[in-house]
Amino acid sequence: MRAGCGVATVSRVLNNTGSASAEMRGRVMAATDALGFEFSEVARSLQSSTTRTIGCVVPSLANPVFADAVQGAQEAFQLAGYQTLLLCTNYDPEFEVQAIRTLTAKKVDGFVLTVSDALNSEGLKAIQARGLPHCLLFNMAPADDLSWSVDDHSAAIKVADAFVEKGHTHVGFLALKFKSSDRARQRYKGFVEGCSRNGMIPPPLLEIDEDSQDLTALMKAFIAENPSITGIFASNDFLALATIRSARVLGLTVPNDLSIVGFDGIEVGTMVEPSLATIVTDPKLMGAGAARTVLSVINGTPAPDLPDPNLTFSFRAGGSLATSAAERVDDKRSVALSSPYNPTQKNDKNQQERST
Amino acid sequence: MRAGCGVATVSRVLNNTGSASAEMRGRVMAATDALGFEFSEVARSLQSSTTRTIGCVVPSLANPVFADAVQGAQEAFQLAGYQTLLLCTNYDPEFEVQAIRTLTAKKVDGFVLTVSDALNSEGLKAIQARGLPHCLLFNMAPADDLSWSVDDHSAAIKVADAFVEKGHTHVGFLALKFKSSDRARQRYKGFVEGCSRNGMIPPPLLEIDEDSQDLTALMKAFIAENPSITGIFASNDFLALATIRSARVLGLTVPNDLSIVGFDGIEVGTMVEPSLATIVTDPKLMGAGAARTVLSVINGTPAPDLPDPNLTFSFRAGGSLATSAAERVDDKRSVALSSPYNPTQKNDKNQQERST
DNA sequence: AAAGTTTTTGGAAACGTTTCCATTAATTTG
DNA sequence: CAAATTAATGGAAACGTTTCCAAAAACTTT
Repeated sequence: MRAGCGVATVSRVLNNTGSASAEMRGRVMAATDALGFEFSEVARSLQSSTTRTIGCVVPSLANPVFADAVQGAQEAFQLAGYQTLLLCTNYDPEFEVQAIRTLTAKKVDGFVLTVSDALNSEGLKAIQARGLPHCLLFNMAPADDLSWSVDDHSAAIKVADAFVEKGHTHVGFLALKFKSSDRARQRYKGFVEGCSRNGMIPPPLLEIDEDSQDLTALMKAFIAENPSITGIFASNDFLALATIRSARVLGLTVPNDLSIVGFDGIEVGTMVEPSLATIVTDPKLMGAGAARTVLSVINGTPAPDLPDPNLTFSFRAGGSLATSAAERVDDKRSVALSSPYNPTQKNDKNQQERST
Repeated sequence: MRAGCGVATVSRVLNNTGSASAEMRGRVMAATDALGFEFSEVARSLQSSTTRTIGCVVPSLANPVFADAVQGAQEAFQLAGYQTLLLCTNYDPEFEVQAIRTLTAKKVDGFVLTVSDALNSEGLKAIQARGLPHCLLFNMAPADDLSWSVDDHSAAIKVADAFVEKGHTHVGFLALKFKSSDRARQRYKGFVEGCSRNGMIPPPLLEIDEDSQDLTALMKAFIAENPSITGIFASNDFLALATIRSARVLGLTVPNDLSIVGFDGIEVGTMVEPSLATIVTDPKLMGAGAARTVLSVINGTPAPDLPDPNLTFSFRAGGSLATSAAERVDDKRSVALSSPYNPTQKNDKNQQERST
C-alpha cells in the first residue's frame, strides 16, 4: 500500500478497530483520500459471508401497489444499512424461480417476496429448504412462514357486505391474471363466501388474462350472460376504473346502472368522478413491515408484530357504489332516503381529508 | 470437494470450459445436485472484477414515472443477464451522493441515474471521475454524458402554445420540489419562454415543497394574488389532478373557470372527468433505453440511438383545457365554434383508443 | 539497567472462484 | 513398441478483505 504499511494496518485504521499510532493513522488517511480509496464490498462480502443486500421479488412495478411496497421496503432497508436487489417476475412463475436462484447465488442476506402462489412456489421452497431469512409480502403465509399481507379474504367479504347493504343481490367478480395470482383467487373466494353468507346469488366470474384491449367487448358479453347483475367487484382499482370507462362506452351509467367496487385504494380513486368505492390498503407500510421483519430474522432481534389482519384494510365508500337499481325500482322511498350519493359533494368532502 | 476431485475440475465442468472426461462430468454433476451446490457470485465477482449488477438511482418509486422507468430498465437488464440494485434518494442530494458511494463500493458494473441536478451532482462527478459506465435518465446530459430524457423545455413550450391556442393570456405554473429537481426547473424555464414567445403575461410561479396537505389554501392565495389567471400548468399529473380537486373545493369548475394542464401522461389522466390535458411521455421506454445504453457502454458495443428529443413527448388534449373564460366573455361566437369540449363525449372517445 | 508490560505493526490464512501451468494418463503415430 | 501427441486432472496464485498471531517497539516498573 502507498502509505508504506501492511494491509492489516489499513484495515484497522479505516474500520477503527484495533490500535494504531496517531502518525500511522494520519499516513493511511492521507494516502486513502489521495487515491480516493474505498474498500471493495465484494471482497468484504466474501470474507464476512454477508452482503448487506436483500433480494426483493415482486411481479411488476407498473402496479403502484408493488411500487409503493418496494419503496417502503427499500427505505426501511436503507435505514438499516442494507441495499435492495430488485427483481420483477412479470407474473411469470418461471421468472420467479429463476429470480430467486439468481439472488441466492448472489448471496443476499434475506428475501422479501411476493410470489404468484405461496403454496406451490418452487422458489419459495428452495428458500425454505436452505433456511434463508425471508418474509412474504401480499401472500398469505403457508405454515410457519412470516408474511405481511392484506387479508384479501376478509376484505372481499366486506365488499360483499357493502353490496348487500346497498340492496344488491346479484353482482359479478372481475379479475386479471387470475391464474397467476393467489391474491386474486383469495379475493374471489372471499367474495363468494361473502355473497353466500348474505344470501346473494353466487357471483359470476369474468376473468381476463392480458391487460386486454377489449375489456369493453368482454364486459358486453358478460352482462349479456348475466343480465340481472347490478354491480361488479373488480380485483384491483385500475381494473375498476377501466370497468367504469367500459361501462360508459356501453352506455351504462355508474353507479345508476352498474355499481363498481375496486381493491387497493390507490389515490386517484378519490379524484375520479364518481369517486371509487374500494378497499383501501397501505402497501408502503406492508413493504416496510416485511423489510423490518426480515431484518429482525437476520439479526435475531425480536420481530415486529405482524399486522392484525383486520387492520390491513378498510372499506372506503365512494360514488361508484350506490343503491342497487333493482332496489330503486322496488322501493322508491329507499332512493329518497338513502341517496346521499351526490357524488360531487361526496368527493369534495373526501378531498379535505386526504391529499396528494 | 465431495466428488473427490480438485476444485479446478468442478469449475471446468460446471462452466463447460476446458476438457473433462464423461465419467468425471457425471461425478461432479451428481455431487453438485446432491448437495444443491451453486457457485457463489460474490467469489466469482471478486475474481472476475465484474458483478453483473447495475446501480439504479431514482428519487422515489411513489411517482409512477420513476416506477415505470425502473421497471423498463430492470426488464432490459434482466434480459441481458444483469441485476438491478435499486436506491431511492427521496429527492435528497445528501442521500444521492451517499447512494452512489454505496454503489461504487459494491462495484456495480454501471449506473442508471436520475439525479436532482445533473450539473451540480457530487455523485455524478465521482462517477465521471472514475470513468464508470453510466447513463442519465430524465436529466438533460451535461457535456458529453449520455442521457435518455424527455425534452422538458420544448414540452413546456408546447404547453404554452396549447394554452395560447385556446385564447389564454395569463396562466400560472405550479411545481413541487422545485428546489431539488432540475426537471421542474426546465419545465418552468420552457414555459416562461413559451409564454413570452406567444406574447403572454409571464407566468406566476406557485411552488410547494411538501406533498402539502393544504394545496387548497395555497391555491386560494395564489389565485387571490393573480386574479386574472385562467389556467395552470402543473409540473406533473398528480399535481394537476390534485389541483383540479382543490379548484373544485374552492368552487371553481374545471375547465370553465380554470384550465389545467399536467405533465407525464399517466394512464388515469384519461379516466378522470374531465380528462386531463397533458404532455404524455413514455417512462418505461426511457428506462429501457437508458439501460440498453449503459449496457452498450459496458460491452463496448455500439450504443442505441438516443431518442430524438422531439419524439420524447407529445401533447394530449383533454377536457381540463378549454377556451379561456376571458375569451368566452369577449367573443361569444368563439365559444360556439370552438367548444368541442363536451368532456364526457371526448372522454368516451379516448377510451376506445387506449386501454388498460 | 534489566526485566516485564503494553502498544503498535505486519505476515499469513481464509473466504470461493477462475486460470495458468505442470503433471499424469490415454491415445495416436512412426 | 517406443516416441510423440493429445486429453484429463489437480496444484497454486490471484482477486481484496478481515482476523489471528507473533514480532518488534515503546514504555513501566523495580
